[in-house]
Amino acid sequence: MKIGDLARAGGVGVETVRYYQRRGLVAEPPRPGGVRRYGSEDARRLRFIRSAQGAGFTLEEIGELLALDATEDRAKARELAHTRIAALDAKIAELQLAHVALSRLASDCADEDGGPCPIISAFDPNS
Amino acid sequence: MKIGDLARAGGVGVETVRYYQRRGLVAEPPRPGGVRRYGSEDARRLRFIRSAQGAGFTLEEIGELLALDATEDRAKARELAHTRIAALDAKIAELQLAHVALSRLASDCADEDGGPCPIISAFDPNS
DNA sequence: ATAGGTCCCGGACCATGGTACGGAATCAAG
DNA sequence: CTTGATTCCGTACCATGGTCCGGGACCTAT
Repeated sequence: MKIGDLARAGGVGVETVRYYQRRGLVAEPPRPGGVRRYGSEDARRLRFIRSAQGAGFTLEEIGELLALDATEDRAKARELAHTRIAALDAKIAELQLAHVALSRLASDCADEDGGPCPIISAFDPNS
Repeated sequence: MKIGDLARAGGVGVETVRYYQRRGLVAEPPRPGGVRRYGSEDARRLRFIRSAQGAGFTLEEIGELLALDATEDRAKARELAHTRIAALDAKIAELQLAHVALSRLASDCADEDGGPCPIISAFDPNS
């Protein structure tokens, strides 16, 4: 696989792969003849990066995670996982609140009569 | 209220208030004697901005929402709400997946024996 | 053998959402 | 009435996560 193929396989752009390489998130692959050649492990790694980003990890944290993946430091791995699970729970709760607020907005704002929708109030916990 | 009081009331920094003002998210208040004077409506507005950010709205979208709050365009308001509710549902689902992945990582990585934790695999849907 | 598509590289640029800086004016308390 | 906090302003800077640019090299099919 060349860089373009890898990018497609990982669902990112070529420039992004190069960027990750600069950041050290993807190992420099062998370059027979000057051109980088990747294996399917690399595509898996890219997909992991995308998932982890979705989980709210920053690229820096993802770097740690990837480094950790090769070590035996189970305690550290669990710690990162637990920390992020807590953050995830908090974020999910926040989004659910927002969901409630928006649902309320949508229903308070049925197309019946005129007048402005109470957008700000819809988010106001004191109301 | 002066700007510093407002910032405290809204849970942001003074510079942030000024920034929002430049962005047009907060109206320019009267300035008797050259100093901005705010009312409690402004604090409410700041809190709204924070909530809406938590809901995943960008500052630009929040600007639209605030503009909308004063108009009678109920259809548009509902549309924005529904669009964001869908995005919220998608994001919540994503975070829940991540939660599962991380929980799995934490449990696969109990402190029993040595060896690296399967961090990348924990996120891999094919495994 | 020539054109198109990829690849290489470093460095510049972008959007978002702020945060900091510096110097002047003003205000509130001791 | 001085001292310290706060305000004013514009502009510059920051972090994150990319994205694009230009110019040269290379590969492959027509």
